[in-house]
Amino acid sequence: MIRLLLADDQALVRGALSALLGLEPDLEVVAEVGSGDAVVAAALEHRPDVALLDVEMPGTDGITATAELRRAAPDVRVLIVTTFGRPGYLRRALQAGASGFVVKDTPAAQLADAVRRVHAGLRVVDPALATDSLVAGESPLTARETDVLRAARDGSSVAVIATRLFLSEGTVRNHLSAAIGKTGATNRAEAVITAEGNGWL
Amino acid sequence: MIRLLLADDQALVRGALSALLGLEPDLEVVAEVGSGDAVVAAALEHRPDVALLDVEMPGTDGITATAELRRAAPDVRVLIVTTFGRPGYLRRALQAGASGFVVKDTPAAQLADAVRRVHAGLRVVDPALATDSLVAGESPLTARETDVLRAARDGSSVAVIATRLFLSEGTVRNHLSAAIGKTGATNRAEAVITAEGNGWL
DNA sequence: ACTGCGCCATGACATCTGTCATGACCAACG
DNA sequence: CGTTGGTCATGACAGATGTCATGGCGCAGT
Repeated sequence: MIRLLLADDQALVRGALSALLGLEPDLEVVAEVGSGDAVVAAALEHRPDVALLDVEMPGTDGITATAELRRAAPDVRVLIVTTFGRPGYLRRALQAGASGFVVKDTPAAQLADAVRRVHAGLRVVDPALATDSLVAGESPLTARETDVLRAARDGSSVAVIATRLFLSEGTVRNHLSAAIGKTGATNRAEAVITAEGNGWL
Repeated sequence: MIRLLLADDQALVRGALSALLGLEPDLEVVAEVGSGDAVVAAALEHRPDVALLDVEMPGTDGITATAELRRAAPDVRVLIVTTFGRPGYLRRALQAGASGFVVKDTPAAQLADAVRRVHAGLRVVDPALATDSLVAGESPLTARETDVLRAARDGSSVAVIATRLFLSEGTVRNHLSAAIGKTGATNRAEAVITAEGNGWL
């Protein structure tokens, strides 16, 4: 019996995945949580063999939850199950210690297999996504550029970003300009979009 | 036996929902499709009693699929199952003829009940979302303002939007200015965000 | 010790944006 | 028929944005 932990913020999806995996004779869902913060505690309590984590979650996201879980319970293997196949997500997930990475539009029949492979100690990665990740490479943005671009996501003006990050307006404009250049954008909004698409934010 | 049709672009979610609903003795999934375009054809072929449609789908979205389905097969009731509880989505879905509207973070146990209620001819609507919809009201944007704002979503400059919509730059700026005013934003990016959040785009 | 690089800042410049006034055309409505 | 409102356009203006040159500071690596 492979014991599973499910983490997804959407209760309906969580329950549905539970039903899907529960149909397999050798799989057993022993815990379900709705946020990344609850992952470690639930894992310590229910001792799953494999944890299926979503990336987009309120509070702690799936990737940092992966890192925390690896530290707190190294014997639990992590399979990331996410909506967005962003190159940066894959890279960061593997660096955080995930054993597998599955996108939510893979056929349902393959999920159980992915779980079994991960449990057996293998790596499971969508090959198309893996090449994307190689092409896109690591984030070219420096820490500060990332901060500033992240602060610009909600459409804030330079002045607002500056006060929020305790910077001068000129500095914010410089960082933004650098980010725009590095992302190949012509524009703050474009830069945000491509950086998000690559999982750099 | 209530016959069901599932439409969701994410295969994993689709399969998982199928597994979840298949556990109920009185429910039976007779068709699954991955895009809005395929909904009507599948409905005509498999004659479901209730169709569960996602809103965000490639090609035809769930709301227009609802309208098409109501016309092609009026006896099929529609239950919208979506990630985003945007007020405008609810309003437009009901106007298109949907019988129910469920957000994906409702508990999994309630989905089967929602299906049964819809099948019985009742309306199913998240009460919190319903009040939100009343508060937010209908979109204040005119058709053209919506077009321009939609074209601005990807961070395009005024010049690009103008050529794409065959307008002069001044006109684009006027429409954008009007949209910014109506959305209470100070900014093009902010206007896009609030309009999207309300389901106006 | 020197160099490179990230970070912060300033100032200047060209361009882009958002706003406003104004006017024309057309459709809908009373 | 006059009014209202949406659409398109122009021109002008202030303010925001993006770029660039320049300089100081601190922290690596050679």
